[in-house]
Amino acid sequence: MEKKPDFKELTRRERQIMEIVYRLGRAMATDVMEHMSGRPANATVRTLLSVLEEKGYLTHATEKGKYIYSPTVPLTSARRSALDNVLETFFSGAEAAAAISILKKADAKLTEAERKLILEIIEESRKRGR
Amino acid sequence: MEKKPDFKELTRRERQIMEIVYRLGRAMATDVMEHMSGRPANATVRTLLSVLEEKGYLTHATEKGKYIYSPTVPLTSARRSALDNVLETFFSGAEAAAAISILKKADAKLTEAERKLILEIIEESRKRGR
DNA sequence: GGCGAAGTGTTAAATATTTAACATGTGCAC
DNA sequence: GTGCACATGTTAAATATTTAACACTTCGCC
Repeated sequence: MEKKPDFKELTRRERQIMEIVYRLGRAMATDVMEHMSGRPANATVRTLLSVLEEKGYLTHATEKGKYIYSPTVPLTSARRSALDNVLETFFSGAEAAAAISILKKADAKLTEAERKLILEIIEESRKRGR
Repeated sequence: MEKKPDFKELTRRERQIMEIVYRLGRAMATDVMEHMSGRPANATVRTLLSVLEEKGYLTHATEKGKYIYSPTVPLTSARRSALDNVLETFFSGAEAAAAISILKKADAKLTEAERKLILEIIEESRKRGR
């Protein structure tokens, strides 16, 4: 596959579908259809899934005659790109605010290992920073 | 203005423009044009800016005969929505990983106040969490 | 004031996207 | 094997988006 998927080039519906598939991890047309605004028909969604596969964003496995689509860009990579884009677009110079905002929501769910890691980063920041 | 701007409903070019305007804070057609992929003509960009204004996403002030566009959704609100969407789409169950990732990149730029705040959140997490 | 660069206003066509009907296929329960 | 629910395959039209040419205006400099 030569295409380098670029989420900025996705059309409205394509982008909506990509987000749904990432959320679900893998999905059939009916799954995607149920999550879409504007209630497009099943055939509509299938056409769009097919286009996305041609463009290299999705791939499908056939299970019992059914098409199960999944993203071609691995989650770790997609996470990186998506997060970078949001930071660059909305949080330029305020990246820490984004992190803090997330931590405030996630604090009850932090593991000990995560807390330890964050403390290490803070310590490192003290050594280097201001 | 009755419309509630919903970024998921933006077309490909509209979304690209919105991100550029948020990055720049405020922008004229030529500014936006310079940042766009595919090198659309000035008249193209102006049409799209005008559409976005009609849809309620942008507003413009006239300065010396020039249209300076800015977003209608305040940055704080846009930040919230964008970040939530990325977390929900790509980081479900792994929100802490997003925060950690950001902190790793931003650690040299953390202020003392930010470090203090993060430490407080970690402490709070210890009390409540696992 | 004149001029030119750079801006807006207007219009509509080219192009892309979205839509979905209908024919056909698959798998499973009976 | 049969029937049915639910899936895919195919085709093309409706709709939306993107594109930009050209006329006109604004502003700053000389």
